[in-house]
Order: sequence, then C-alpha cells, then structure tokens
Amino acid sequence: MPEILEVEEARHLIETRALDRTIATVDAPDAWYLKRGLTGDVIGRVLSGRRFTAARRRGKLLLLDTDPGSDARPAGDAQGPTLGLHLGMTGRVLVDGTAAGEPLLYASNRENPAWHRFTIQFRDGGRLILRDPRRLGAVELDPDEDRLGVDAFTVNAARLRAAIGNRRTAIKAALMNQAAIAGLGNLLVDEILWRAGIDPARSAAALDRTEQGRLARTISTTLRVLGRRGGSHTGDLMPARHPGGFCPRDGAPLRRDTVGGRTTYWCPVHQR
DNA sequence: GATGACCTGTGA
DNA sequence: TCACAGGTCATC
Repeated sequence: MPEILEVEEARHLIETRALDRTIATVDAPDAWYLKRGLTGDVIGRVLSGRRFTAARRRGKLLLLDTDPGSDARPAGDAQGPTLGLHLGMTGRVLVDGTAAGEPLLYASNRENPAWHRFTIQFRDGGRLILRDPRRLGAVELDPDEDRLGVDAFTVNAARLRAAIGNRRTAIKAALMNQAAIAGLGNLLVDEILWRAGIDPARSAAALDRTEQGRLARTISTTLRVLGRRGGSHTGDLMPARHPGGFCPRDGAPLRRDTVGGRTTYWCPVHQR
C-alpha cells in the first residue's frame, strides 16, 4: 500500500539507479493509465533521447525531471518536461528488475508482465518499470504540483494549523486530504492518531493548540520511525488492525468504524 | 463536506 | 462466491 514512505523508497531507488541514463523507448500499453489526454505515442516521442536529471516527490506524487535532450528540439530549453508517476494502491517501481525495499521478492514467480503498465527502456539495456496489478496508478506529463498541500515530511505545528486548523471535517479526513497535507494514507493516519491519542472522528477545528502540537510531532516521529522500519505497514497498531483486535497500548477492544470514507481502527479508551 | 465509482487481486 | 482493500476523482 504505497503511502508517502513507499513513494519515498521508490524515489530514492530512481535517484540512485535511474538518473543520467538516456531513454531509448517507452512502452505504455495501457491507455487508461495515461492521464490528461496523454498517449503512448506522445510520451514516447517526448521522452526518447532525454535523461532523468532529478527524482523528486511531493506527497505520493513522484516527479522525474528530464534534460533538454540532444535531438532536434527548440534551442534554449533549459530542461525537458517532468514525468509524473502515481503508484495508486498497488503500484511499485522497478529499476533493472529490483524494487525498492524488497530485493528478493521479485526474484520469485510473483511477477506478471501484464502488470507492467509503463516501461522506460534505456539505451544501456536496463529499464524502469511501473508495475501495478490493480491499475489505480497513473502517468502524466508536467503534473500540477500545486494541487498538493504541504508535504507530510515537512509538517510542523504552524503548518499543520494553517493546513487543517479550521476545517470542520473529521481530523482523519483532514489528514488524508492531499490538497491540505500531501502523503498520508489510511494506514499512516490510523497509526498517527492512535499514537497521538486523538479520536479520528473529532472535528479538525476542535483540536486545541496542545493537541495540534502533539499531532504535528507525532506525524514527524511516525514517518521517521516507520520509514526506518520499512514502511506504512510496520506501525505498532498494524498487528491489531483487524476485527476483534485489541489496543496494543492499553488492551481495550479496538473499534472499527468508517471515518472519511475509509475503514478506521481506533482505541476508544486512549483516543479522545 | 460526504459519498461512490474506478479496478482487480486476495482471502475468507 | 463475494466482501474487502485503498488513492483519487467526479458527483451529490
């Protein structure tokens, strides 16, 4: 389940393995996967001959900058377009056959070429693949980065207050709103609110200053701790996050509700 | 602001 | 056989 931590792993993989390699061809067999009118022909023409110069990330959106390319193109372009990659729910990036964080898994037979929604073939023979069984990811060109709010890794108390301080919606829904704070998904938000001791259904605007500060620190700490552990699924709440589960902190039966349209596990004893 | 559709693999 | 998972977007 790619949330900000998994996307960051993918970004790092691309940064260390896929920059400065000339693109030969692009294989985009799934037209539905290309957004905003983009076609396989266009993306192939636009990217061939260029190299990725930087791998950036804003929230869950991967941003790959390109160089001007060497072929006949309008002179004076300082750089080429930016490729935007969304991993959706099941998307993973592979560079030369390896995926971020899972060096051995893809050596198994859990590989299906039909899941390769987008492939970049480099002239050196290697390739970057976006593998996505459920097709909820996306590829676009020059995405609008400003549709996303402040990146969750940079949240502090002041930014949190500015982003969601006066929203009337449930705090969980506010934290998952990518236009407010970019990067947090269902699992991370449940873990964060559980750690911070905040009821996910409370109005975001109802949090006082103390709670805002605690929540901001918890977001920061949780991202760093779970990032070191290996991803969104390594949270302390995760093993108990199933029907009949008990709170790992105080042993109370967890509640399972729908908040912000998503399945939510939380502890009615210490989350208030 | 809230809800459902999109899509398909997984597990009960 | 079917509910469920979940990021995002259109629509209510």
